Amino acid sequence: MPRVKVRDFRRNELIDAAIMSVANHGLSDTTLTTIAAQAGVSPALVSHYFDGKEELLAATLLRLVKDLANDIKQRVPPEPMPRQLLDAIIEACLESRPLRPGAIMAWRAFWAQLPYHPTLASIQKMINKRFRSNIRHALKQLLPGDQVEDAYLGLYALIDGFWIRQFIDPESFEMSDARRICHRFLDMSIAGAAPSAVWNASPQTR
Amino acid sequence: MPRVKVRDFRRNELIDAAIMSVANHGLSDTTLTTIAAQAGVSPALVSHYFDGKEELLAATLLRLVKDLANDIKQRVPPEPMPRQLLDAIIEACLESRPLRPGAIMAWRAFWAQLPYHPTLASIQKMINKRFRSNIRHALKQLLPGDQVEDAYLGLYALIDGFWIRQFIDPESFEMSDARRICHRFLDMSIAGAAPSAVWNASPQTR
Amino acid sequence: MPRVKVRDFRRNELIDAAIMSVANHGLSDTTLTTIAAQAGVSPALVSHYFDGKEELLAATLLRLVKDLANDIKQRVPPEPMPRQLLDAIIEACLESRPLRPGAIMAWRAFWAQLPYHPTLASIQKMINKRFRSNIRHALKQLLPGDQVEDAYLGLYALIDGFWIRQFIDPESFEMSDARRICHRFLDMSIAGAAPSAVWNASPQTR
Amino acid sequence: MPRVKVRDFRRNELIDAAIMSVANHGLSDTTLTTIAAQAGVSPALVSHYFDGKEELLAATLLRLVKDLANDIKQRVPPEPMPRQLLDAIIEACLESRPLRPGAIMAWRAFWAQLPYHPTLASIQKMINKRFRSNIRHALKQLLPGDQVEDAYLGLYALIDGFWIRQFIDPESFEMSDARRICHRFLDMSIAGAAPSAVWNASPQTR
DNA sequence: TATGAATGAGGATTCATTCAT
DNA sequence: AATGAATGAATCCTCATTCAT
Repeated sequence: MPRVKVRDFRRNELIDAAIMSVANHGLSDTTLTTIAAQAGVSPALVSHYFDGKEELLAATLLRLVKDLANDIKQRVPPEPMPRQLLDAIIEACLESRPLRPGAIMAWRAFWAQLPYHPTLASIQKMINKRFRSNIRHALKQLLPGDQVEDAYLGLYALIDGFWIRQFIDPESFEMSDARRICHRFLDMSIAGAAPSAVWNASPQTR
Repeated sequence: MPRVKVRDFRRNELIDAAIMSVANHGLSDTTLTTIAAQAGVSPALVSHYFDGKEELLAATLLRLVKDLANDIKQRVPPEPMPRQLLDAIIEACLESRPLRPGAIMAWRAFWAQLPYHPTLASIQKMINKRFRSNIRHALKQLLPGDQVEDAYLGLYALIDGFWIRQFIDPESFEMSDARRICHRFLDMSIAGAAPSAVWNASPQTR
Repeated sequence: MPRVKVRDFRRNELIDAAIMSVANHGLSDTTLTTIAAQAGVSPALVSHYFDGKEELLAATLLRLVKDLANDIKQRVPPEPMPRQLLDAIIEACLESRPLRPGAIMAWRAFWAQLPYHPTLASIQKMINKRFRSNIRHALKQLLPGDQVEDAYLGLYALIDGFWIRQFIDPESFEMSDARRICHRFLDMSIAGAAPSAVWNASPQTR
Repeated sequence: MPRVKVRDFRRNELIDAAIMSVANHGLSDTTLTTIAAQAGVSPALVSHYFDGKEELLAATLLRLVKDLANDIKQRVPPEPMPRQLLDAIIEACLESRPLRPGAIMAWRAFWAQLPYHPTLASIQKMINKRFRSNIRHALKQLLPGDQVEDAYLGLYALIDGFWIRQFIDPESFEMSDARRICHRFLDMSIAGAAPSAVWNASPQTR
């Protein structure tokens, strides 16, 4: 039993080190050596605990994904109202401080590599699908069916856009602004769904 | 004169090849060999026309940046109304088919590498700044001062979010949807600026 | 402890291999591959033990320099008479068989590269200076002050000249001849210092 | 006829450039590019006038050799006395300023490469042999037969030694000192040939 | 004649990985 | 369990050389 514990402990250590290394040096400049150095062990040890670099990186991305999923889960009450669920997602995705140092930069680096990496890509696809269905499901309870899709796409894009922006241009805004704008977008979409809304027809007139 | 032409022609060819290679294999797996193969020349030729891989990649990103800038410029009439300018930016950034094949994927790959690459980062910063100021300037003429910032941040995030999504999940939406949602976001923001708007105060009550 | 030993041992092995490679192929045709082949290891190992070719070559020249210094030191008695010191230097520099195979040819090759190589040059300068001061010091005790410089320059040139000649034209003389001529040059210089020497004034009459 | 002239002119230009390049960058760092740059032409031209780098370098060394031979020839009177010949050789080999800028450094660089280069080596052997025979011949007329060899070897070594020293340590002596010491060595050797010389027996007693 | 275009061979170096300890 | 030793593959790059103009 302790054997397993030691093994898991080491693997976790190495995953943490991988996140930091990817965050600090980028994915292309992350080598077993940089990861091992970050963890304070020898490079050979990495190959000992993971079946190669590939597996370690896959485990690392998986950790990032699960962290986010956990964060959202913790923010949602047991039986959430639709709007509560959406708000929790917004708050989790755009929280001011990431749970794990380096997580955001690491996310960024991985994300660019996904299309060339079936294993990593499928991990990402998985979570994506769940997000999508959660958001859509909640919106369906708040909006007429023909407006769900636009609201869903818009909200998702806003979250992604702010999420990206925080490392392109972190000083250009506050995450609290981002969250407020997302919440308001929901407000507007829902309010706009009211039949009397003046602006509802305007886009076409542009 | 033809000498210069040949040189420029080859350099352009190699930049095109670099875009395709980065798009197809990702940035970490783009080597002088993959670029040369894409261009149908020998790897040594790349070093002959560019002062190393660095310079080629910098030139490649610069090309991507300039292409976008040109695309926007062409869509904007000589003396645009504020709203025309914003619409042109939306259309250019979220057009259905990119001007250059591979451009978007290449951009994605570069973007992840920017934080570790001062040269590339500064290229990106440059265009970013111009975008920002153009969008803000137009919004100032359409909205009360205290609402400009949120509209700007929201629009920018939406564009980025859709832009990213097109390669995460291209089959999940149409770019025409994306453009429509962005335009409508502008509509909503402008309409919301009208004093009578019902939903204007709601976010704070959340 | 054994760890350090292995490392030092390998480094020494590689330095030996470098000497042989430089001796056999010349400095320009000595590559990591030739050195590794000489040592019977893979080229990558060289980069593993030395921080690049530069460092290995510097270490190699340093070894050559130290070997010579040690050789001289061993030939000099604890408290040498001036003449004993000079004789020991002559014997060490012009001994019939070099301590280390290839040392002489390697030295030759390095020497031509020195002017373009500040690091190597400084190593060589170091030993040069010590030689000079040792020889001069001994001569001062054997000769009137105004004759020290010529004797020093002449002896030094003779040693260098024979040293070089042994690889330009090794079959044209015996090292024992070289040593004898050097010793005799000293004899002549000292004897010439005696006031009664007949030939002492002759140079000017030439 | 002018064709030939142009060809020879270009070849000479390139040889001069090669000497300068070798002198400035060393032999290992002399490439067709550095030579061409020195001559102000394109690298391809070098291959046009010489059958490859090899031939150019051989021609370059040959030029150096011939220059020295010419210099000596010019210093020797039509029907020289033995001592005149020896003095002319000393003066030519150890003149204060080389005829051609860069010649000495180029010599030095080539010389280290000779053992690995049959073509160059044979050029050098040729001149060496002539030197040897000239010096020996002259000494035979000045010394008893059993002393010729030592005087020859000593003189030759002195010249070589000073010649080398001028680029190891040029500031440590004047070439005029070198010449004086060589001349005096001849004086001493000749004077020492007198039967009564005191120091004649001393070397053996050492 | 002279040049830029183009390439193949080879060099130093880095890296993931395996092995023996 | 953990590490240094060792290597083969691959990368960027340089260079001599050939070719077409």
